[in-house]
Parts: sequence; C-alpha cells; structure tokens
Amino acid sequence: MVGPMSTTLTHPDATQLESMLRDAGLRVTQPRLAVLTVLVDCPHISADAVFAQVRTTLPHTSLQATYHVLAALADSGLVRRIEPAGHPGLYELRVGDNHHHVICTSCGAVTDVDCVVGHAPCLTPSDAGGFSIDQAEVTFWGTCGDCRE
Amino acid sequence: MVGPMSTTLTHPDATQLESMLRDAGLRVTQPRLAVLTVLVDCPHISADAVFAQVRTTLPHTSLQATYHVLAALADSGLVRRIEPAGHPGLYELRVGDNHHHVICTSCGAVTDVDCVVGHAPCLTPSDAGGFSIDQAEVTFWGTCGDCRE
DNA sequence: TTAGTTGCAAAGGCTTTGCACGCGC
DNA sequence: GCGCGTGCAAAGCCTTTGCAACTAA
Repeated sequence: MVGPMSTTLTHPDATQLESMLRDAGLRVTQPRLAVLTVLVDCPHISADAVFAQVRTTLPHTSLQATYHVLAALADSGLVRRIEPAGHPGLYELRVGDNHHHVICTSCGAVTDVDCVVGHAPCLTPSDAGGFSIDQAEVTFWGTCGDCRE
Repeated sequence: MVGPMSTTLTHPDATQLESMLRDAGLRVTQPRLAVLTVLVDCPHISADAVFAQVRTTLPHTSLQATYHVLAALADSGLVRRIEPAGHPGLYELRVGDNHHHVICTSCGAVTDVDCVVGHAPCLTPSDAGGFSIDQAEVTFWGTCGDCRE
C-alpha cells in the first residue's frame, strides 16, 4: 500500500494534472489547475469552499468561474458531483469507481466507504424497468461522531 | 399478491388516510388529505405537480402550503423525499422500505426497483468511518425508454 | 381555548446564463 | 487568429421563512 506508486496516486504534481485535463479534451488553464489542486487535497468539498481556496492563489477568480470550471470537469468525467439532500453539492475527484458515501444527516459531512460485497454488489437491479443502467450509487445516511455529541 | 389486502394497500380510502395522519401525530386537514390522495396515485411526484393536482380539488391551496404539508409528512415519516441530481425533489409514500430507484439522467423519470439480493443487500458498510448508520439508499442512473429515442 | 395549519408574500441559498474580454493552442 | 474559458453581473429555480387569520382537537 505504501510505495512510489501510492505517492503518484495521492499527490499528482502539476504536470500530471495538466495531463488529466488534456486527456479529457480540456484546455489547461490556471483556474482549472487550481481547482484540481484543491480537489486533490479535499476529498469532498463544496463549490464555495473550492472558490475560497482557489482565491488564495488566484485572487482574481470569481465564484461563477469556479462553478463553470467544476461543471466542465464534471462533464468530462474528471470530477464527480454528489448532492447530500439539504446541503450544497460537493465535488470529488473520481479515482476509479468502487466506493460509496456515508453522509451525516445533520451536518452534511461525507466519508468514503467501500461496499461490503467485494465487487460491485447491487450494480444491477433485478428489473431495470425499461431503463438502460449507466451506474449505481449507494449512499448511507447517519450521524457523524461530532454531531452525536 | 392479489386479494382483499392488496386493495387496502394500493388504494387506501379517506378513513385510512386520516388514520395515517393521526397515527403520525398530525392533525387531519383537507390539504393533507388531498396531498396524500395525490401521492397514492402518483408514486414519484414533484411538489409543483402535487400542487397542481391538489388545486383541482382545493382551489384555495397555495404552493407554499403544499411544500409545508409535504415537509410535515416527510418529517413524520409518512412520505419520503428523493432528489434526482439536477431535477426538483420528488415525493413518495413510504410503503415499507425495501425498494430503490432507477432515475433517468435525461428527464428525471423515476422507477422503483427491488434490490438484487433478497434482503437489504448493502445496508451495512464495511467501515462506517465513525458514523452511526440510519439507512441506506441505492440509486441507479440510466436512460429511460422514451429518452433513448 | 389553544396550539397546530394555512394562506399569502417575501426572502433565501445555490446554481446557471449572457455577454464582452482575454488567453490557450 | 480562432475558439474556448474567464470575469462580471444578473437572473433563475426551488424551497424556506414570517406573520396574521383560521380551524382541528
């Protein structure tokens, strides 16, 4: 679990972030690199919080631009957006897809979890009702340690 | 599957709806009965659509009152709210909880599905990350028959 | 009677859109 | 140079909130 490779995965450098953008067919710009950099460090973060962090390095960036960048990243599949009911949307880097979320109903905090069953458990419904299924999403609702006090 | 009991479950009459409200500790009012009646016929419906239907029988009802009623029903556990990302929230009668949803990414249409595994499949994450889990929710995203054309 | 509900109006939060300027390729 | 991206402003959608009148219990 620990080694040269894991460093690569957990802390991509600027060059790697650029490659991610190019591979996704997106132009490389300062705001996009800044947003990606924030997302690398923050697993689940709101547009507002991304904006605040980007601002520290790129003071000229606007909230709307941040939304635009996040939308572009989400459209291209680099980023996934999750929507805890009753809380603003959160964004996360899509790091290959076999994890789900535990969300605090009180404060909206999000934690990643792997599914119980080893490999994609309920990824196929017994009856899709005429739909063609693209993906499955499992969300656990509960109360986090802080909110229980 | 078919018989006297199923009639009771699929088409509760006014008296039964009243009991549902009383049992949930809510007062019985015209708007609440009207909203419940709509929900009986429409498995997944938006606040706006509920409002439109309630209006046909109670022309004096406001959209805000509809939201208020739905919130009260949701708080008391009679109704569940689901939020298809990018679409307005939908409400459904909670008919006992072992079904999940297939949602069309294009038009937001929702269909119920039973989970593959017989009984509550991934209801327990391998690691809850310090959360106490209340419930699990499985959502399948795909494209419905109409939108594929 | 009295506390929970409704009706109406207004505000609120989060997000998207429109358009001109600027920058990546 | 061409076209995508950005910045700024404004609007948009859905939903919640405040307060007075009302009504179920």
